[in-house]
Amino acid sequence: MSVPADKSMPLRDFQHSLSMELLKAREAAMSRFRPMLRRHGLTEQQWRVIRALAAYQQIDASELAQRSFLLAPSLTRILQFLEREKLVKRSSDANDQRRSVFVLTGKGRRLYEEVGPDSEILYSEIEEQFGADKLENLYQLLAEFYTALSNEDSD
Amino acid sequence: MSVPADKSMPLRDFQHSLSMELLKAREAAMSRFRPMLRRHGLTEQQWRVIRALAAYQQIDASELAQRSFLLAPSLTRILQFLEREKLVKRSSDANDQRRSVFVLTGKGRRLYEEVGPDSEILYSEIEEQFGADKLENLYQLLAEFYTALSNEDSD
DNA sequence: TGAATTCATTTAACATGTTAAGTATACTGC
DNA sequence: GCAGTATACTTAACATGTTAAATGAATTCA
Repeated sequence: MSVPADKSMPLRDFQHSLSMELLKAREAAMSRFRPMLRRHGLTEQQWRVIRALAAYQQIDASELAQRSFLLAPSLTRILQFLEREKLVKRSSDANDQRRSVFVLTGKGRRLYEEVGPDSEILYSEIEEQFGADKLENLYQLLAEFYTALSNEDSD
Repeated sequence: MSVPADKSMPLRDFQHSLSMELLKAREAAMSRFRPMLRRHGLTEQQWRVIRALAAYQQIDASELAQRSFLLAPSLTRILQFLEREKLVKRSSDANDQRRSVFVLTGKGRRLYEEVGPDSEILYSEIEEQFGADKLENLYQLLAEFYTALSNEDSD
């Protein structure tokens, strides 16, 4: 590749840290949500699953994994936990015995309705501190990044 | 197949995904680096530590944790691994017996010099696919986000 | 000085991330 | 039908994330 254009730049630093900058930004946001979720007895990932379940009456594990962006083994464990806590109920798909279908229980839905508003408040604070316009900008850029990199997996 | 729940919009759209969009973007990048690092016998986090060690002659665990953005317990385990593999050598700070100071061994430095170029290649590909200008833009926005949220922890 | 406190690191316990392998069901082509 | 393959999870094994507590060494200050 080409020689770095500007030697005064601190060691081609962005090369070394794109992944870390994404991590840090995420952590900046999540460090606000985690304590709130913890007070409700949930982890970030469990909450992602509950949100996905709240948005769909019936949803199988594969689609749940996609929507909550979890790998199958993690999702298996999380669903086992949520079942133990009686937040989620499992049944099997009559048309395909390989599939499990999940729904929120009454308890699960009540929890969802409890956590939602708390989450809203924190989101509003972030939006206020960073700026709604910039947040939208970031959101757009992230989506483009994801798309650009996902579409060219082959070479 | 999933059945959407009721049409009422309980939570705002971006609320559903800021944290997940950051995660997805990060995953889009890391899914390229992980196989390469794995071929060298390293995880992403171990590589972060090695990079930080390569940049500083002497560095204690606290600063290493900051620079590699790892929590202390994770760093402890990673350093134990790197010591077992003889990639890193530990000594204790003469002025403060609480602190451990770390350096790359010859083996560690050779590994760093092996992995570095492979990492470069993947970064260049990402830069090419997404666009250097946009990447810079994203990088800047992430830094601002992190700063905006970190500076107002109290109110 | 010495008790109390802070600091650096480690350990513990449990949840999740990651890859590989296993299990059971569905599908496909012959 | 049935062998071969693909699909939908699940389990296993190990690494890391997260919080709390423990350990041992510095620091503070009455």
